[in-house]
Amino acid sequence: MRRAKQQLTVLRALGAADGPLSAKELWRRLSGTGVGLATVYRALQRGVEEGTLEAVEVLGGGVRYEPRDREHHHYFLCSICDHAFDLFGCVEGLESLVPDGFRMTRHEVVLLGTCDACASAE
Amino acid sequence: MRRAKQQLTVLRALGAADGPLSAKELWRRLSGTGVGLATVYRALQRGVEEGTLEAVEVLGGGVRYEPRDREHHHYFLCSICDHAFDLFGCVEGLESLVPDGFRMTRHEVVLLGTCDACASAE
DNA sequence: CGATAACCGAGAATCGAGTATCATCTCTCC
DNA sequence: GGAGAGATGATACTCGATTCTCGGTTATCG
Repeated sequence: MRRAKQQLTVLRALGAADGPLSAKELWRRLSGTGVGLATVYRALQRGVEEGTLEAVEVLGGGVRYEPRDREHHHYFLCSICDHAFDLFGCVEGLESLVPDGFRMTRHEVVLLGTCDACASAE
Repeated sequence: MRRAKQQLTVLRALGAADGPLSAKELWRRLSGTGVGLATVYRALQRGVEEGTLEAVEVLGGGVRYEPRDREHHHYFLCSICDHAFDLFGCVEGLESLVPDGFRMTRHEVVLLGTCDACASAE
């Protein structure tokens, strides 16, 4: 029943976040719980294998993870705290950018700037 | 006069590309010229310092470089050959995605799919 | 309780990208 | 031609991210 207790802690923390988190970022949020970094990686890896998590790449280097059950969205990356926030909504007119002969299957939009907290902390 | 001959070779190859190239990608294109990977990195680093090159991050991991003199554009990343192509043109309506209190200073759009060459090679 | 399997945390090992070093080379200038 | 500065390629090295390993712990089930 209570197998993988620590892994559940990890997944719960990820589910509560307002955007995708990197392994390190997630681990930092769990400091105090005694969860090891290896366990964070294990939980993420398993989540991806089981299909409940998705590994996403936002700019800013590195892979971040988030629950797979969210609808189509994009990200806002704060250049100060380096946190990625989910943005719901999308844009139009992407097809017109695709050159002849190319086949677009997916798109990513990333807005960069300063998040609320960092902007008011300045 | 002919100082940095190899570095010029590197920069010329980069200028002739149809999109930003990573150091490795650029180096591969120069195989046969005897240019070493270190020289490629040196040329890129110097180009960035001098302001003629720009280091850009597209998805697909890693930094790519391209001449700074190109106007605002985005990229198409082929998931087969992993090459990034420049796309000219942009999109509207990004401001509406920005949450209250956030300040957007920049945006990136990446289209993903299959490029012309890879699509017809299938 | 007792055996077994899954988990755990810590630290070692690995991997790739990028950088530093070093022994030549090659211009430039005299 | 000769000296010195800058350039070059190979390679060793560094650094951060991720995975592996191991000894010890914990849950499950009979």
